[in-house]
Amino acid sequence: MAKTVRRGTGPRGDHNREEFQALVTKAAEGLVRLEGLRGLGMRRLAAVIGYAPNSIYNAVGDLDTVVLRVNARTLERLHDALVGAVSPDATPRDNAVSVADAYLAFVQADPQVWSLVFEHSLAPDSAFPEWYGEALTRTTDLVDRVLAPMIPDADERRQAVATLWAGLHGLASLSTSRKLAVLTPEPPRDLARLLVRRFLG
Amino acid sequence: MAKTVRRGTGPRGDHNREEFQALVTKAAEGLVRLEGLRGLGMRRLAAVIGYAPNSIYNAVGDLDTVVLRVNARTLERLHDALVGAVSPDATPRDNAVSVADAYLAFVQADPQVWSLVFEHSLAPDSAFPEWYGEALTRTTDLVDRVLAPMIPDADERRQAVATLWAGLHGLASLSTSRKLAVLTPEPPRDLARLLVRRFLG
DNA sequence: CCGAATTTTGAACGACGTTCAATATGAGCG
DNA sequence: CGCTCATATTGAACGTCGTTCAAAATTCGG
Repeated sequence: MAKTVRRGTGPRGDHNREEFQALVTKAAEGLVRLEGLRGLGMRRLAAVIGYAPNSIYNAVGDLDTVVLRVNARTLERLHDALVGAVSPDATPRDNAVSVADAYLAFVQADPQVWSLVFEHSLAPDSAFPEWYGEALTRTTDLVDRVLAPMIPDADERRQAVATLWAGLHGLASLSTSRKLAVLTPEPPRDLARLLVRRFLG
Repeated sequence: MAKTVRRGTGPRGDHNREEFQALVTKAAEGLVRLEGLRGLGMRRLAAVIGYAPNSIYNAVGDLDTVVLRVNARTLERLHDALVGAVSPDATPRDNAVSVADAYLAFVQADPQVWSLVFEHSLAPDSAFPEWYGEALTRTTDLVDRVLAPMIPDADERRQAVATLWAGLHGLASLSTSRKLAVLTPEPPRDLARLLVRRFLG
């Protein structure tokens, strides 16, 4: 007698599509938080949420898509953290220093998840995801508004924002990969303050 | 009758150990240059040099070791490129700008291989490879000497070098991953000049 | 010319991302 | 209620990967 094998249990009704996507994204974020990009795998992710890998393919997509979703969330969280750092009463200079501080504090508090945003290099032919540019400019626009009183010319200001942004990214990037401590014992936040203050004259 | 299978051809004598390691390293570098980190695999690397994967394990080590060797070579090449950019007759400021220019030119000429240095994140428990710190400080010492006339205090100078170094790294990193062009159309070299000039006052 | 050390190899192992076809479930409708 | 259709869910399979193992071929010192 052939034992009939159970296959496919059908919809559980526990989640609608959006809830399931959020579940997947948060579980992936947790895996990355604990073990970095290397700790994020399709089969492991599926096991963590108690589903088969195929359910993730059905509702979200492949592993690259999952990573993109985690990164989108990370940029949101970063934006929220930076918004809280500017105060309308402070001078533009102090606000700029404060934003830089908040940036590096965010990175230090969640280094692996932050790193994922930059470790993930998209295929060289595919175009850039639209939401990424939006999320990024939404955050840099914040810096732009902070510097507006100091640098009235828009072109000049855009260049300054991009340069400062890249500089902070460099400090954070070298810091999380422990390549900055080789050069100097100062905590990266001190260097960030130095960068912003010197750059703004 | 059982067909006797040939297994193990023994040493070829074509290469001694060092030559073979160099062969592996250069082949790996070539693969990364064309297709990035994703294009570098053990089996593929072995196929390119015409050996079995096990020969690489025997003479070099696992894939992480191969990557480390490529990165060591990259830092050497970067150092050489920067040395050529300083002239004893120029002012420290001009030399600093020139070094920044050479850095970004190097990155632009070989973006995938340069990126490998930073894409590779070593296991969080293992200590930092010694040669990396040496190769890195050897390069930043060059910047240190350039700035010596401008910033006599050694502590202050070390911080300035680390900050500028990280800033350049950030510009280069965002540039190669196409995340800088989202913010501004200026080529990264212009922003690097802006960074150095503003930072040095 | 023989034995020891080293190089080289094919095969195997386990894990991975992804795809496929089958199946169970829930919703809409008569 | 019963029927149908869309879809959520699954186990199994495929191909590839990094890595390991033991066997075989080669070189070299004595």
